[in-house]
Amino acid sequence: MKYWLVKSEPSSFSYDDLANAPERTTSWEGVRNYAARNFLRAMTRGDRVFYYHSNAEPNAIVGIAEVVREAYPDASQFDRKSGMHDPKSKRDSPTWSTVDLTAVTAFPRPVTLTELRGVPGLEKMELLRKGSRLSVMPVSAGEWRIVCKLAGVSAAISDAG
DNA sequence: GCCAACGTTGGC
DNA sequence: GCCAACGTTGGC
Repeated sequence: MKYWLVKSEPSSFSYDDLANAPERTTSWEGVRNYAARNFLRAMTRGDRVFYYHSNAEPNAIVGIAEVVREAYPDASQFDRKSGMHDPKSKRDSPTWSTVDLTAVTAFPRPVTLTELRGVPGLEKMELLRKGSRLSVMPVSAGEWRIVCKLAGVSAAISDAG
């Protein structure tokens, strides 16, 4: 199992929105950055994902999601009416991919960005890198464990398949 | 609202 | 291929 982190502005799609979605699941459409897309494509079923609220009050990791469907073409790239339409993308070789994510558990206690800074073991966490703008990024097993502990989530829940 | 850090675009 | 201009992200 691999670990990841996705960002979302709660005003756009919050963790609660995911938890309240049909089957607690949504297609993670709209990623339009090549590095982030490549991470989406590297996800496999069962991978665990931190859900981070950006441009939020407070900015924080607020819960855990799981990859329930591996990368497939993002339909919004072909939708002219969508703000995410990409006229350069070809039907027979789509540029952008999406995965399906399902809500696993909200953190008992969200872990804020401020709090994460300075936690031993998280020095190399991509989320904390100055100027980091990736909306999908890998998380190491060590980082995963540390953040779950801060959040008050047991390993049995955070890693259960 | 400001601005640093990026990624992308397009002129050359 | 270079790089300046531009648009976006996202913390503060």
